[in-house]
Amino acid sequence: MKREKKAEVFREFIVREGLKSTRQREIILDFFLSSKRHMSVEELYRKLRARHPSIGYATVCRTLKLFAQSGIAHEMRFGDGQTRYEHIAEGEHHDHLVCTGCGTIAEFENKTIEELQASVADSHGFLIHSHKLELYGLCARCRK
Amino acid sequence: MKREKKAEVFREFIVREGLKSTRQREIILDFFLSSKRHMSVEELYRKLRARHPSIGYATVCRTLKLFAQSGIAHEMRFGDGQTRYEHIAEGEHHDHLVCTGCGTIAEFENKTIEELQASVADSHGFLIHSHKLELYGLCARCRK
DNA sequence: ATGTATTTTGATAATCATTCTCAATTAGGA
DNA sequence: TCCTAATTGAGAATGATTATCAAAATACAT
Ligand SMILES: [Mn+2]
Ligand SMILES: [Mn+2]
Ligand SMILES: [Zn+2]
Ligand SMILES: [Zn+2]
Repeated sequence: MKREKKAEVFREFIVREGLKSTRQREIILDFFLSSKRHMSVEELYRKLRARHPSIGYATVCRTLKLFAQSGIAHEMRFGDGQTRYEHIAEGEHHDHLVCTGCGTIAEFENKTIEELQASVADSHGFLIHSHKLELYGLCARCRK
Repeated sequence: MKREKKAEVFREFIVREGLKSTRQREIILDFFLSSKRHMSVEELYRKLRARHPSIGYATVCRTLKLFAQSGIAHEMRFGDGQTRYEHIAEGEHHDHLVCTGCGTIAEFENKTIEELQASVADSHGFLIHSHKLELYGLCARCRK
């Protein structure tokens, strides 16, 4: 039921912000929530176009940005020039292992690292708003 | 003397790779090694242009990339659309605190975080080649 | 249900940092 | 010095994203 929850959060955001519910936004929301994680804009656009050829690229870009603003998605860049999005629930967080061989992206959580980050920030008088931790290298399959 | 050491490492790289030592490369090297850290290509280009108006932007881009290849520099992107470079000595490493208020970039090292990253990678059978850890937020000055 | 003001859409143009192209220049070994 | 390959600078190209804008759709009041 996580999926319908995210859809609901987005719909509430639309109302709260005085935006409008449109056929395109609902379609993109549906595709996005059922897509694999870390999809690029281009990938999602191609997937959509197969069933909804009339939806424009700009609308996909704009809508994904709205997803991020509403809190149901994270925007990320892994250095390949593509902007990627993943849907995520409130409070969830994880970091990424990015395989430079095959492009596979694995996820991990490490509470201790997060705590150490916080203590580093404290010692600098710095107030953390967000962070990015990415490990680049070869996945188990690619290293052989 | 760290500076002359880096210059020497780059010159050896040039020879080893069969490249040529040029007036432009020496000038850019000199400016780069004496510039503040985390300079964007644009910033370095403007600094250079004041004294050497004939050096082209493309040459600056190409030369900074060579610095990174030779190991005397790191290329980095903090999400503002600019590619930045910092000169760094062999074996050195640090991560960054990026102030979203004033753009200030602070540096830190944390051996424990690095070790935990390695153990995360191990547990995934992943071979780390590089990593990126950036903390975004407000610096001590901007948070007041 | 109908009208109306406002938002949204899709096609296309614009953006913008970076990279590419290529003729002219330069470096450096023979 | 000569020769060849590398380098340079100017401008074009790139490519993902964003802006523009007329047409379409939505939300709400009548
Ligand atoms: Mn993820
Ligand atoms: Mn640094
Ligand atoms: Zn892989
Ligand atoms: Zn600041």
